[in-house]
Amino acid sequence: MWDHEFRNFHCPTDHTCSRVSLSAADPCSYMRFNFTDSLQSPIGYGRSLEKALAFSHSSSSQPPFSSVGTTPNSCISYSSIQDDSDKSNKESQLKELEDGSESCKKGNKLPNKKREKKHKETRFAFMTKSEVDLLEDGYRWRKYGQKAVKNSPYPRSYYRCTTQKCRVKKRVERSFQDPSMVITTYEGQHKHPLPTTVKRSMLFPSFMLRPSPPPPRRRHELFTQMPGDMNNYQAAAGADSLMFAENFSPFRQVPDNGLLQDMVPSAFLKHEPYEQ
DNA sequence: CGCATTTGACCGGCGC
DNA sequence: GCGCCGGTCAAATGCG
Repeated sequence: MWDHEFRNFHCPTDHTCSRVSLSAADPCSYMRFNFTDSLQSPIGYGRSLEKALAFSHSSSSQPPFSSVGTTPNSCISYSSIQDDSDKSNKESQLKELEDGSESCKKGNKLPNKKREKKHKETRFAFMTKSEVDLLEDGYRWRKYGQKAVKNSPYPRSYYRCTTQKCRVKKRVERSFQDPSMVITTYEGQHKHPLPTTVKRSMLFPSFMLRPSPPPPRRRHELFTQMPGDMNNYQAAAGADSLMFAENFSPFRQVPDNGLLQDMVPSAFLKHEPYEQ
């Protein structure tokens, strides 16, 4: 599914990086690389990046992600993790996708044997250039934790969707390499409509859907970037170009949802009837 | 008063 | 086994 979903989508930027594609050779390899985690510290970054690069070097002559016409200004960080692969060597990374809110509750400890892997949440990480940490994505979030990020002066915040029974979470942290960049990781899928009180026009990243002219105010700029381009954050951040989602083939705009949905692959956005 | 945020404690996983 | 670390809980606090 993933290679199908992610291949041949265009970089939303106006830069010369026109296309980013995911190799069909082993789409899961990159998908399981937690890009966000890799940014938390030089050490962590090195490790995770190493893993990611290892994937790209080992599986084929073509990296899991390849960008055509990449420039220093090219693309952004954009990564996702999906669940149902059974590659054993990625087992450890799967663990973190398990729902910790239930299995890890105090007093609700279950033996590993009995702790079945209920579901593994999908993840979607991206970077934005923003002055504010918490991006307006149309949903209401409650902060439930904050942790210092190792080797980074910026803490990581943990948010949970306030909608009842919605288990979507997101993590927000600032890149230590480029403090102007905010790394947001969504985990899970919303299965409920957007809160009606939200003003769409104010929300991120609806501007991306407008090819022209640029919106009067840009609160955030969205970047997606390949792991190999991580050193180019600053170059990308310095680029004052708009990102457009119009060429994002895997992205589709969902009426009345928009925002995050506009940029998140459809796989993350199953609009099933909301279970009450 | 109700809801959101803060923050220290706690827990499990993982590496050594 | 131990320590580190990421993630979560929950009481305290803040705010409208």
